[in-house]
Formats: sequence, C-alpha cells, structure tokens
Amino acid sequence: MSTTKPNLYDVLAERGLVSQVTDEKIRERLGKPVTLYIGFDPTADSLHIGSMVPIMVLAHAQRCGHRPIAVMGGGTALVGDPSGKTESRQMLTPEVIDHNAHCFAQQMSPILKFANPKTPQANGPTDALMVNNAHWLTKLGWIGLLRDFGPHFSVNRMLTMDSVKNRLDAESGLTFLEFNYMVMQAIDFVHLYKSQNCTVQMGGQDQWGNIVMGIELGRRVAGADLAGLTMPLITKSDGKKFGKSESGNIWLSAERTPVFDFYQYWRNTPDADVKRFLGFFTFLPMNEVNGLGALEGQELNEAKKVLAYEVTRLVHGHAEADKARDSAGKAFSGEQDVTGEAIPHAELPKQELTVGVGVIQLLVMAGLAKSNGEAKRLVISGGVRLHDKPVKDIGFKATPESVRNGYVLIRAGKKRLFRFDVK
RNA sequence: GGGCGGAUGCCAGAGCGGCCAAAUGGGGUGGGCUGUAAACCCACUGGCGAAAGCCUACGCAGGUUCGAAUCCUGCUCCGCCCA
Repeated sequence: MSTTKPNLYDVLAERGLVSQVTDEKIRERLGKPVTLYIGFDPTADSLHIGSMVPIMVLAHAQRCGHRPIAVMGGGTALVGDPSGKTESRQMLTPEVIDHNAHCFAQQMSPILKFANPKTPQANGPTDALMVNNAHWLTKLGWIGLLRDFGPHFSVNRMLTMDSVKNRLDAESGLTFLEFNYMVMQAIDFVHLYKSQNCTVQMGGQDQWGNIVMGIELGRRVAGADLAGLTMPLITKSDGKKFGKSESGNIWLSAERTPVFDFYQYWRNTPDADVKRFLGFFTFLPMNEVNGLGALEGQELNEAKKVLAYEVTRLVHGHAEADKARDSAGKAFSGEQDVTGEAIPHAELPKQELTVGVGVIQLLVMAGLAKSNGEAKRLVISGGVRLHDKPVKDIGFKATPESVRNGYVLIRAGKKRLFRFDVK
C-alpha cells in the first residue's frame, strides 16, 4: 500500500480513540494493510450515536488502507440479550435480525464504503464487509463445540475477567448463557481469521475481555497471531449518559430522531466535551480540531456549530445537515425565524382553530408533552409560549387569531418548539 | 433437594396494616443565572379530569381485614448458605 497513508494507530491515538492495545507492536502491524473487525448488536432497527465511535474507527481504518468488517451479532441476538434483569429477554427471530442488519448497513454506508456483493470483481481491497455471526454460530453443534473449542477455554481464566467478576458479585448473577457470550465472541474472531484473514479486533472498552479470549483461542486452535484494540467509553463531562436526551436515545435513523433534534443534540454539547467530540465524531484534521477546541467562552459556540454540522452531515448528508443548521440557526438567533424546513412541524386544519384548540392538546399533538398532565405542568411552570407570548392558563385555546404568517408556533422551554402550519 | 433472605415508580432505594401515588437520592422537565455551555439556586416529575374526584400501580394469583405495598397461602424469578 502506498506509504502516504497515515498509520491507523497514529490516527486513532491522536484522536483519543485508543484505550488499550493487546500488543505493544500494534502500530507496526497496522503499517501494512490488514483486515479488522468490530461487532455490533442488531437488537434494534437503528443504530444510535453510541455506535458512532466504532463506525468512525472502521472508517478511519478504511481510510488508512485496511479492510474493515462489521460483524452483526445475529447469533447472540438469537439467544437474547440477558444483560439487565428488567430487560425483556426477547429472542429475536432471524428475519428481524436480518432486517436490523440491513438497516445498520444503510446507516453506516454514508460513512463506510461497503463492498457490493453483486459485483465482487469491482470491489476494492478496502471495501468493507458486513457479516452475520449467526451464519457460523448456528452451525456449531454442542459436542463439536466442546471438542473443538472446549479444551482451549480455561474456566479459571474466564472467572478472572472483569465482566465475569462483576457479575458474580452482583445481585443479578451470571447465567450460563451470558458466560458463553465470550465464548461465542472468541469463536467469531477465530472464524473471521480463518475465513477472511482478519487479524485485528477492535471494540469498546467493555469488550476487552472478549477480545483477549478471541486472541488466545486463535493462538491455541490455529496458531494465529491476533491482536486487539479498544476504544474508550464515551463519557460526558457533566456525568450524563452520552447519547441520551430528554426524549431518550439519539438514533441515527431520522425516523426515530428527527434530523433537527439530532443536530441540536450536538449543538448543545457541553463546553468541556467539544474538542474531544470533534476528534471522535468528525473527520476534521486534528489541527482544525485543536484550533476549534481552543476557542474560549462564547466563541466555543462556533466549534459546537461545526461539530453539529459535521456529524449531521456524516449521518444524514449535506442537504439535511444544511437544513437543520439553517433552521436551527434562524430559530435560535435574534431573527427568531422558525419557518425553516427542518423545524419539527405538522399541518393543522383551519377549521379546528375556528373551534379553538387547547394549549394542552397542542402540546401533546406536537409531542412536546407525553400526556395532558405533563402538558399542564409545563404550562403551569411557565415553560410554554405561543409564538413569543407566554401561556400561563391551561385553559387557553388557540384560535384563528393565533395564526401568524400561516402558522402557529408553540414552544416548550427554550429549546423545544413545534410549528403548526395552518391549512 | 433443603434452609434463609429478597422482588417497590425511569434507575437506585426507604416504607412493613389506615396519615401511601408511596420518603430520599439520581435522572428527566420547567424556571432563574448564562453563551442554545457547565456549575449553582427554585419548582415539578403515574393516567383521566377545569375541579371535586375517579382509575391504575409496590413480582403473579388468591385470601384475611371496615381498610393491604405492608399480614396469610400458592406460584414465578433472583441472591446467599447447606447437601
């Protein structure tokens, strides 16, 4: 490969994306093209921004001349994810998993270039692969599994894994099924080594144990020289969970998280996280990242705009990102222009207004409140405005007089708003 | 298989016959201060209802009681200990 391409390790390291490595010489390994993988759990039909880091890492790998594989944990999803005792242990069907994997591929494809299975001859050496571990895991028989892999797993060793130790101490305990997750993941690595010559596995910090198991298994059963690298857990300086907001997870799917909300999530990044996030979630060169991150005080808002725009562009494309940026910019700047396309909106028939529509109802219709009660509390606490006029009375009704420029704007708090276009 | 302990709201965790829609903390939302930031301060935080009130909720199913998250019985699940 061309020597002009940067070393993946350097790229990840300077962006703060390296937590641990299994091999001191990982940098040398990555000096020439390798095949590497990261696992994803296809338990929902959309990825959320927690998965952005792994996707970015795969994309960096691709840019550095390596071949990335995204492994769908279809096999593990088939037996259900037993972590979290209150979670319903839904066992996903193969059809659902396939559907989810398909959705993931679509969401990843703007960031990661995938090989086209239909035109193998046209695919490049760094085109990404997506595979489903159900394809090989479901073929394993119990006896065969024990015979081929059983002797190579030391339970003593497994018991020393943090993930296991924590669960043994925890009230929830650890089931045999969960105990076997790491076995499955180890087998994945070996399978990918044998079938794709994949020699490096990456993953979140929490995957460390699983990665190490895979490396050891590879050495024992195939004499393979495998390596792993983990990425740090993404935290927010304010201690809040990354990727969560008032309305739950921030998803990559525009259906689950409107582009406007997506943009706003990043736009509202705490100061202390802006620089790190620019490194994690954008491809901006580090000198630019450092420059933006060095801004202080109010100036840092410019960096947040760049962050929000860049991430939105990566995930949703130029056109949508432009709309979100322009709409948000106008709505929250002095202009207070809320006519932007990306502003959440819906149509409201004129005749409903002639009868009068209560604020409570409007808030619920707009999705700004989940129930009438919540809407009422919102009004009572002084958080609701119709256009720019505070609404203090829960009995207030919007009428044709409430329409301005063809719409009725309702705001909940400073940042949430919804526009009813009156038809 | 046996013994003991446990299961409470988004999460953690009090309550152990009426004062319980259930303490407290976290989270979330709204307000204040700001820069669409953080920190900090205040308020709110099951549903329906204008309200009075009604309904649903303390693992599940029954029972005792005027009255049960609280007592009894059975079941399910979890933890600890013993074999």
